[in-house]
Amino acid sequence: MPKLEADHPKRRRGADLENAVLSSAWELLQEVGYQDFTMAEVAKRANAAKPVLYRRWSEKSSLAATAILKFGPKLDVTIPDTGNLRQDLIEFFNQLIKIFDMFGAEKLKGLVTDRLKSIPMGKLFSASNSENKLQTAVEQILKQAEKRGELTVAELPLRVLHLPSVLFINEVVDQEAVTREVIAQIVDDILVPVFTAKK
Amino acid sequence: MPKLEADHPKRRRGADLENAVLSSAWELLQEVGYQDFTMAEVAKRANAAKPVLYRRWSEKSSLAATAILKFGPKLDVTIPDTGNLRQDLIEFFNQLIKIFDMFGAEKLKGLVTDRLKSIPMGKLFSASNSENKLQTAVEQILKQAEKRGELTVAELPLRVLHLPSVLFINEVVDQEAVTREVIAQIVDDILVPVFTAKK
DNA sequence: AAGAATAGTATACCCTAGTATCTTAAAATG
DNA sequence: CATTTTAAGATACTAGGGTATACTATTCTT
Repeated sequence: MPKLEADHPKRRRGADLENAVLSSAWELLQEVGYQDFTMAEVAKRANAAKPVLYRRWSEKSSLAATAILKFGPKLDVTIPDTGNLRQDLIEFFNQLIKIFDMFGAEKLKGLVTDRLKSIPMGKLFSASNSENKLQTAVEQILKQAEKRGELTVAELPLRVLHLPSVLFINEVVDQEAVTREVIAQIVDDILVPVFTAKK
Repeated sequence: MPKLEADHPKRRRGADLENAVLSSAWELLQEVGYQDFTMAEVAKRANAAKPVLYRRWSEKSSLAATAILKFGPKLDVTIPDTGNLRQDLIEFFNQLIKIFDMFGAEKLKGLVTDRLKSIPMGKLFSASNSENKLQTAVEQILKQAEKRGELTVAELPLRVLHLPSVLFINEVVDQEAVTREVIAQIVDDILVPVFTAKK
């Protein structure tokens, strides 16, 4: 189908081709959501062959996640510092809602459950190569609270640091909607008690 | 009423057929695990047609879950009462490990993530018709603690009551193994602080 | 520049979840 | 019984994830 002598006289390779695929993937995701997103259609729109996709992404959910991380709403890396642990956590998690608002969480549910087949919950918000932004942000928020004497970070095990991501993902998978009210409840009923627990 | 209990009924129906299918499913699950468990093979072993399976179970994960709930290790419904919230929780959750030990959690991982596509985490341990044993057990354990004055149950929101299931499932999906040590850490670092938090 | 190595293109293929269809046994109804 | 309704049997089919293969354009190496 791709006429080599037309728009693309040359055969695309490497980053060029990769970007073309990701753009097509992003476009299709927005149009039909994850469930109806097919690898064949992405390939077709990118004028690429299916093996090109699979050479870069091991599976459909991985391609979709990469496209969202590249073109979707950026996670704001600025760490809130309101002088209050509760409020910092709420502000930060409200940023995450943006991604799910954009599509409607039901359009992403399948993506999340597919992703869980290959990666742990705590890494769902990580780009494949980079570090987990969400977790490091939580750590910084906690360090701020520590300076104010609200808790002692050194005492928090890894499992506890992962808790915010786990709870967030759980809401997406369960309720298919994460509102500001839900965030506040999670913070009040679970996160603050756990973070500030005395040993 | 015609009583036609022939020795070799030509065509099985209802419960007979259903049990035959579930037995074949259970057998196959033990042999190959969930990933390589196929509907066609179950049908073949049960001498049944695929539509028979789909008339009863909407999807593969549902059939597998039903077979495990029917033939797998029974969840012990006795509620521990050690006089201590922490210990009650630990004892109870150690019972759950049996199911995953039996197969090796990696053989069940796909099942859990598939199930999450259709039901919330809190219901993963429920039989399709019955109530959620796990959650009611947790509630009873908490009521015992309340009698001892360790906490006030009325103040615990639903999300908090679901937390044990959520954390357990998360470990299965993430680490693919839930040991007694992990259970103890979850109880100590998360559950007890949350359950006993003062508002 | 020639040849090797790499990574596209095009296409066919496999596998399995899930569905549709048509025939027919068996049960329910009366 | 005769008739109607239900559900099993057999089988073909669709759709989509993922792989294999044969070939060729581009780039790398010498």
